[in-house]
Parts: sequence; C-alpha cells; structure tokens
Amino acid sequence: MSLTNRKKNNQVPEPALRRMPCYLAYLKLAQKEGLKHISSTLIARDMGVDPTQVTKDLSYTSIVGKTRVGYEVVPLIQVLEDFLGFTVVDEAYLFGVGSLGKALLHDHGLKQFGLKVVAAFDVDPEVVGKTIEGVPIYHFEELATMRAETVKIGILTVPVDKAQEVANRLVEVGIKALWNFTPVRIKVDERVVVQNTSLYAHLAVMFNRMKAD
Amino acid sequence: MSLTNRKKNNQVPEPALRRMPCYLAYLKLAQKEGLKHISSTLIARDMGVDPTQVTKDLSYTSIVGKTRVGYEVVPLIQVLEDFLGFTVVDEAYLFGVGSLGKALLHDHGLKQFGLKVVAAFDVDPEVVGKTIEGVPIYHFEELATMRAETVKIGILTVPVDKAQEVANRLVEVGIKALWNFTPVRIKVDERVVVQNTSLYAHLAVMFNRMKAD
DNA sequence: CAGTGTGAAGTTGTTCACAGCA
DNA sequence: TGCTGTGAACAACTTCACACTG
Repeated sequence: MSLTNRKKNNQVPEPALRRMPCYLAYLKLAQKEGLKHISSTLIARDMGVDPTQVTKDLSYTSIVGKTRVGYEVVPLIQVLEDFLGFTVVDEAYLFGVGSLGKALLHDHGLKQFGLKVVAAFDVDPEVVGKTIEGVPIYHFEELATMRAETVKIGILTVPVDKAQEVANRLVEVGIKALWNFTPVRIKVDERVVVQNTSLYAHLAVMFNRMKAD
Repeated sequence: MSLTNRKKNNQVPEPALRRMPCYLAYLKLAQKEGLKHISSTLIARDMGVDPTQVTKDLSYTSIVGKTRVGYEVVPLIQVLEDFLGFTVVDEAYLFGVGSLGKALLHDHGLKQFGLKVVAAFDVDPEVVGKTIEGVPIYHFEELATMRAETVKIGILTVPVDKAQEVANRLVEVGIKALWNFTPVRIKVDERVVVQNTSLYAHLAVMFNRMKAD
C-alpha cells in the first residue's frame, strides 16, 4: 500500500469508499461468470469510469495486482468485503417503523452487508408489540432497558420533526453511529458517526440533470 | 444570481444540489415554528455547516437575501422546491417489486417530492397482477404496450444481475432517466440521466468512519 | 505491450477575507 | 454590527503522463 495514496488524516476519500461497493457488485457478477483474473482497465471499461481511478481506489486496500494479469477475482472480493466492513456483522436498532422503516426491516440485503437490525422502536400503538421479519418492535420508551453496549448503530427513519430529538436520546444511551434517512441534518457530538442518506437528495440531483440535459 | 457562481457548463455542483433538500427540510421546520426570516448564518449554525457554503448554495437559485435580515422563509421554501423540481410531478415506472421495490411503492414521501409511480413491473407471478398502494403491477413483458411518452423516469430495484439488461430495455423504450438502486453501475447512452442510489455504498462509508474514529 | 502504480497537472468544490449595506 | 455576496486562496478529488514490470 502506497503512502502517497493515503490522505494525511489517513482516511480513505469518501468518493472512493462509495465506489468500492460498485466494484464489489461488479466483481461478484464477474465471478459468477467464472472469471479468474480481472484488470482495472477492464473494470473501468465495463463500468464506464476512469481506469486510473479504479487502480487508485483498489490501492487503498491491501491487494496488489499483477502486471499484465491484473487482480485475482476471488481474493479481491474477499479483501474488498473485509475492507468495507461487510464481513463482520454489526447490530443495529431501527427507529421509526413508518413506510421506509418497514422497508428496511424487510430488506434482506442489509444483513448480507454486515448490518443486522435486532430491534425496532416506534410510538405508534398500531405497530408496537408486533414483529417484522423476526424483528420485535418496542415502544420508544423501552429503549432505556436495552443493552446499548453491543448495539452501536441507530437507524433513523422517524419523521423529520422528531429526528434531532431521537438522535439526542440515542447519543445519551451511547450509540456510536447514526444512519440518518431523514432529510434534516442532525447535530450530535462529533465523535458519533453520522451517515446521511436522504432519497430525496438524490431525486433532486436527478431532476436537475434532467432539466439541464 | 452571480455569474462567477455558475460553472462553465452551467451546472449546479452536485454537492450543492444534495445539500438543498436539507435546507428545505430545515426551513419547513422553521416555518412550522413561525419563523418569518432566516439567515445563512443561522441555518449554518443549526445544521453545523459553513455559513458561506449556505450562501453560495442558495445563490444558485433566484432568491436574494436582505442584508441584516436574511431571507424570507416562505418564498425561500417555494423557490427551493421549484428549483429542485419538487413542485412538478413526474411519472415513473418501477422495475423489480422485491423488498426495496415494495418499500418505495409504500413510501408516500416520493409523491410529495415530485415523483409519482404509475406502474410497477416484475416477472414473479406472485406479485404480477396485484396492486400496491393503488399502483398496478404488470409483467415485465407488458412494458412494450405502455406509453413511454409521458413516463420519463424508470426506477431500478431489480436484482444486480438483471440491472443492465432491464436498463437496456428501458433505454430502447425511450426512458429519459434511471434511478438505479442496485449497487452495480449501469452503462447507458449518455443522454440518459442515471442516478445511482445504493444503500450499501452509504453503509460502507459509515463502517469505515466508525473504524477510523 | 497491456497492465500496475505513482507523482504531477488539472479540475472541482470549500473556506477565507473582505467589500457593501442597512 | 450582523448580514449578503463575491473574488481569491486553499483543499480535495480526478485525470494525465510516464516509469516499471513480466
């Protein structure tokens, strides 16, 4: 692994991290087709991105490619999955069992990528006490009694006007990371990792590009 | 609106576009609290971002702020919604009624942000013929008979290995934009707008930041 | 020579500094 | 003074150019 390719704070650039799961998905397809070796150039061509970028992105991991041959597919997949934290399963609580929250509970993909929702919370008596895909739904007030030691991630799918409030509670309880699906940006202690994922932000970009042609 | 603040290709930078829906959500909350005026500085403080950035981002729209007072909340909301394309409703087809696809069909938020799913497609006889939230689900092969003139957006929630194939079909039918929820990057005619939204990419970033502390 | 790996150049986006204003 | 708006400085990311390797 090169030194120049590491940023001073030792962080992998976010754009690179976001691209890696794409490579991973692509590689898994390639593997299914029986491919043994693959080159940055080929990945780049197939995905329509810059070859050097692929090389640089992959160099953040520990893998090294062979000149003229490229990378071995199977180890590359392994290394990427490890690097992205998809092989270790983290437990999470989900807050807000509305349409989006329900959706995430139904999504089996998450577990495959290292995230296991072990409990959900809401205030609506309509859903509290029920179970979705084996995940029990508790009343938000019952949070206090939960073991926050093993659960480090909170998924926020609450209404916008509750987001900050719920986030505050979670930080108190000692949560380490918040996956925020609401469009508001929440303010928390800077040691807590916040990942904002608002579908509507992406919609906005798409609409704009459509207008701009 | 400044000229220097426009990029040469006249495009609003993507990061700015992604931030705008956050401002919008924040402003709506502020409005609910009865606030009449708001300043970049205040928005920035509340959201924990740089004040100049807020000013720059807002300057991409047509709104002008008043010195010392800031912006009027109500018109600012209006202008932002217009600018982001949330006030005009676009019709969309959804492809792949799996867990994520179902989720999006259940999500009422989308319509509020200018996207209306008018039909869904799948190949699974289990779901074909049914209706979710008033949206009829057709067999994928029935796509040919649909009016692609009014529907310009395709939502891709199919399995990874089908993404490219389905995308190709949609481009043939004349789709203008693809909202791709699969982790693979699809290759299409460059006139088609592709918006990649992979949850797992965000997961990867979150995991990485958690490790790095 | 097709491919990796890397420093340098170029581009895009962010932050700073300050002019102008009420 | 507290705010907008903007050019200039800076940082981050991407692309280019090229040395190196089997």
